[in-house]
Amino acid sequence: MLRISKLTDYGTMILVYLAAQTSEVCSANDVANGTRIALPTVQKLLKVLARGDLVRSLRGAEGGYALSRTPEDISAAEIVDVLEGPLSITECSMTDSQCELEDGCPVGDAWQKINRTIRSALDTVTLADLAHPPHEFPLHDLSARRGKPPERRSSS
Amino acid sequence: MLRISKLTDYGTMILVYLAAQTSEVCSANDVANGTRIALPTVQKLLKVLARGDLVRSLRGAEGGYALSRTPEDISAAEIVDVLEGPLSITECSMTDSQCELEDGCPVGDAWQKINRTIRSALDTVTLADLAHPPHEFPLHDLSARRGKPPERRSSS
DNA sequence: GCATATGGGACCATCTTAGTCCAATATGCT
DNA sequence: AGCATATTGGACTAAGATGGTCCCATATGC
Repeated sequence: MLRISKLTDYGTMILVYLAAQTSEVCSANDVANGTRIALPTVQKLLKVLARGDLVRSLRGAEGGYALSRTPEDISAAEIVDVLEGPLSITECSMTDSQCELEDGCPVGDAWQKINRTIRSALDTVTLADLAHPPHEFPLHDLSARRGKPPERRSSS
Repeated sequence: MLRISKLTDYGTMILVYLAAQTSEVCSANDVANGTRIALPTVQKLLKVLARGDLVRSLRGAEGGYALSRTPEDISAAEIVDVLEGPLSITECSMTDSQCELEDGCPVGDAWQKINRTIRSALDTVTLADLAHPPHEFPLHDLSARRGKPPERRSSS
């Protein structure tokens, strides 16, 4: 149904990774190794995350990235915002011009409401929640999944 | 942030339109005129909606479409499902195969949870809610919006 | 049988996405 | 100072999804 781009997914993984490495700063390389995401992609994502104030960056030798806040202080909503851009759930609702479909669009507000609902849902989830093991969530079972053959992307 | 395709938006408009024309069946042409959406697009959407059991169709002359149920019995979640496909919020969470990133992806479950949260939010909204004016919603406050002039949104 | 409608595609232009790479800048270390 | 290491910002491209149109077969009413 609703879609989140793969980049957002990766970005989240990166944040989760950083959340685990608390104190130290990690270079993009470290992160790439740790997450098994292609380095260039990691670099790109890290930049985005830095601009979005989710991670701090230290330039130069011995530089790297670290979370700008504690995992508890980073919400899923922020993550999505930063990685996905401040896109709204519908398009016409972004511009203040009417939907180009005259005024026969009573839907906008509805999706708007839905949007807000979703947003508040995302607000309740923090990076800390995303980071730590599943045995916290009262969700499904997700039983069958464990180590699998390394199969990563990198289309070169 | 989260995105719903324009088609889904249009599809919703169509449903809202049909919800207003209760008893009668409307031809795709009627709908196109009523909603000001291009006819071919309306036809396409109507087909999708028919396959998704959200509307009933009557073939032949004098044929057309009508809601298959009352607006109260159609949830936003269904609408999104039908129009957007049963896509999940993340990609890897759909297949039970591991994320191709070995087992270092504790994130999937988290997004999964988020997905469920969003879904249940969408379940609470019916087409009837979407159809009629805003002054009905028992959700948040969304107070500051009433008969609104050309001001569709103020991003969040 | 003819006009009107839907059913189920195929089809294409275009926008977005995912991913890579490069030149510039900043910092630590010798 | 000078070199190696890292981030910064951007350009760039290939692939895929999206939005939108059109065509032909089928079904129904008059």
